[in-house]
Amino acid sequence: MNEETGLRERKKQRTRQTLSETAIALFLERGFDRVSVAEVAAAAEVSKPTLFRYFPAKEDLALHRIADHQGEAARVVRDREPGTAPLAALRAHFHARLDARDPVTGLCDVPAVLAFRDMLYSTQSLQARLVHYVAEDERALAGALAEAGADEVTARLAATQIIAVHHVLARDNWVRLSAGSITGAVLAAAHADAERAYDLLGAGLAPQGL
Amino acid sequence: MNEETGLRERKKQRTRQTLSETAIALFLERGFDRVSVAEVAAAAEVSKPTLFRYFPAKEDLALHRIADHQGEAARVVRDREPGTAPLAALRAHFHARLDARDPVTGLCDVPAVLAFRDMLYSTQSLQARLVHYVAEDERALAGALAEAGADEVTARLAATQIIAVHHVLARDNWVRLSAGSITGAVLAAAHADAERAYDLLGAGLAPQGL
DNA sequence: CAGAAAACGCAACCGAGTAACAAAAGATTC
DNA sequence: GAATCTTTTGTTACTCGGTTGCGTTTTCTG
Repeated sequence: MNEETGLRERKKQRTRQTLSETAIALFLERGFDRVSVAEVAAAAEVSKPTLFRYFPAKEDLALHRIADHQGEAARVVRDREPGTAPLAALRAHFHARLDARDPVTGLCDVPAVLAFRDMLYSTQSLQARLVHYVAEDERALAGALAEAGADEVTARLAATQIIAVHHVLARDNWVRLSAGSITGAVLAAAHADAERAYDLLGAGLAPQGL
Repeated sequence: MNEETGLRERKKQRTRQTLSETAIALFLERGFDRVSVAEVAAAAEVSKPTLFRYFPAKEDLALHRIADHQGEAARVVRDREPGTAPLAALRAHFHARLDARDPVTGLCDVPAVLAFRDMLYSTQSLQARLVHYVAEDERALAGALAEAGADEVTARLAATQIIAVHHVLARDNWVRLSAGSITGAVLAAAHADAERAYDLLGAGLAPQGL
């Protein structure tokens, strides 16, 4: 049960990191589909089977970063101040991440992050693989909402809606940034959309005439 | 602009159908991953390149049926009775499809349909490919909602929520059927969940204490 | 230091998907 | 109805993602 194991574990961590970093560098440089795993393996100085011992699929070389943020929504709900509604906590958190230009909100104009986003949205196989990560996120959030008192069906429905909405917001923000850097207007629009989205989630579609 | 073209077109239709049918039969019999496209091509008596001229990917051999239902939600919204809210039309339509045991609702215990559903949910690559079809569905619905008077952002957010909810409902119904055939209780539960889901969509998460 | 266990490289392999080119079959024109 | 043009097809061969088997190296354990 020791966390700090020896040399072997450190080497594995390093190999993993090297692999992912060189892969992403190559992907951003030439495009995901125009880089073969053999090239990545060669550039990272490991064999092809070894690469696949670290990452189950080519897509995971690029996506495993996303996994770091997995379960974030669930965590926000679980760690909210007592007396706060889950949705209120999520709303506040999203606005805060927006102000922090967190990449998960799509509102981050650091060139490398932006390029990564471009790749993500323009590569079919990455989109496809992303589904797996999203599903995990939904399940975690549904669990947290159930703990918060919602019955099971409601929790699953709500979790799905919330996660889906987050992705729409992130994508819209990315579209905004594709046309230029972050300005006051962009930031304001992002916040406004988030407000609208959370109003929709909280009060439903009916008040909108839908 | 003539719809009824000659022999060539008919042959193409037939080849396409044969291909898809023999493929699905093999998939249901032995599992999607344990059938190679070469086998499908051989069974349908065409060459492998020809197979791929008809279906861009192996997954589409199984999924192109789903494509027939594509844009259904958008259609329901567009064809609704004047004076009806989009959400009300969708709710009524979903209940109707439930009563009709439409496969899209997940509530269909015809063995072949059930087996197809099993395959769909247990095969990663099919799930991944499905994303593409779902995205198209969302865009279509968003368009219809925008026509119905919603502003663009709201339309996209609402469309995403609605489509996502449909999938949760369908999956839950499939889970119910995996444990047995359709009974009165199952049907009632399916309707109840649909009610709950549309209440959530219409009135939001706040009234649920979320 | 010896031996177990883990990680690695190599080579060969499978299956999905594509390219090139030639052969066949349907459509078209006279 | 033959000649021709166009579309579709089969064959072969290839690329690339991913896996397997096996022998070798490296690290951990005592």
